[in-house]
Amino acid sequence: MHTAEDLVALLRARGKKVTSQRVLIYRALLGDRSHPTAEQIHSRLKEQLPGLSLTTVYSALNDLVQAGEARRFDAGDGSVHFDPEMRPHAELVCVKCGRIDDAPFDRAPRRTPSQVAGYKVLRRTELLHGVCPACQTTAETQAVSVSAG
Amino acid sequence: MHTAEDLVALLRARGKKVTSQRVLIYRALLGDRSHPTAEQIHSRLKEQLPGLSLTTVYSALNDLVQAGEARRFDAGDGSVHFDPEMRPHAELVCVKCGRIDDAPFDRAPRRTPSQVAGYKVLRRTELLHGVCPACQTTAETQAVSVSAG
DNA sequence: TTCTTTGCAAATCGTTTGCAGCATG
DNA sequence: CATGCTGCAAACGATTTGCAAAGAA
Repeated sequence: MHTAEDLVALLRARGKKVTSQRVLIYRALLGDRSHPTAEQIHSRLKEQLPGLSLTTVYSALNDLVQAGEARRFDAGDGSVHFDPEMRPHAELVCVKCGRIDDAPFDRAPRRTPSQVAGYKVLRRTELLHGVCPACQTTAETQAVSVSAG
Repeated sequence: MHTAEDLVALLRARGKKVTSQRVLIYRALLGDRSHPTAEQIHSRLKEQLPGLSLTTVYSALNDLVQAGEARRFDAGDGSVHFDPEMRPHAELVCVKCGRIDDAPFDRAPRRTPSQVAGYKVLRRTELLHGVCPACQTTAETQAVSVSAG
């Protein structure tokens, strides 16, 4: 896992300029296991840096993705999320509340074959749609109150 | 795998009306292993039914998805594709040309666990991004001509 | 006849782009 | 000092929605 300092070094190495916005955005993503959207990072950072524009957040995140330091994936409903975890793993997406968790690594699928049906495989994305623990509880509660009421 | 007749029956069962547009759209999707987008189905059907609107295509496809008779997935670049194959399988997405193939079934992961990290798992989507055979050939050809010229 | 669906146009949402001024290297 | 970055606003593309007319039950 990278530190914000690693990413600053990465910026320099790629000939990019190190700006306060980028450092903030990188740090925000690295310290976040919740698979935020660009919008979420933006609104979170706006408190510290009121002038920050959403354009800049997208730009910084896309740079990271292009540098291979973050993933970008669609949760299945059109919402695009970012994830600094680059080790192969599945994402658990709650269909009720939209929450996203990383699946435990021991569930990470066996080695990704480098060749499938003639394709040269570069990367793999695995999404598990389901109901998170909290929403299961809520559903039960509601079911009870419905049958009781 | 369903026939178009199955889907007509399904429509009736769900209290939906059987219109010529829907039948055409359903048939188009069922006879298509290329994971088309709504747009692609629309432009293909417009030849036979010039008045067909994109709205109607979306509506019909969304009905199918809701009925659990088709999948809908994002190829990773924001493009949304439909697939009538409901058996669990991975999709091979070519990052060069956008082509999508189903991974052979023997590669489809064995049992999807019904419970992961407290989540009740409902369905799984597996995307393998890579380079399709045709684009690999093209890339080689280009590499040769570059080094030669 | 009743109720759904269709098709059009407009609205919407998330993301990208063009451009002028500013900050970094 | 040169170039790349930021931030605004406008552009954009894909999907959805509102509504009147047409079609199925």
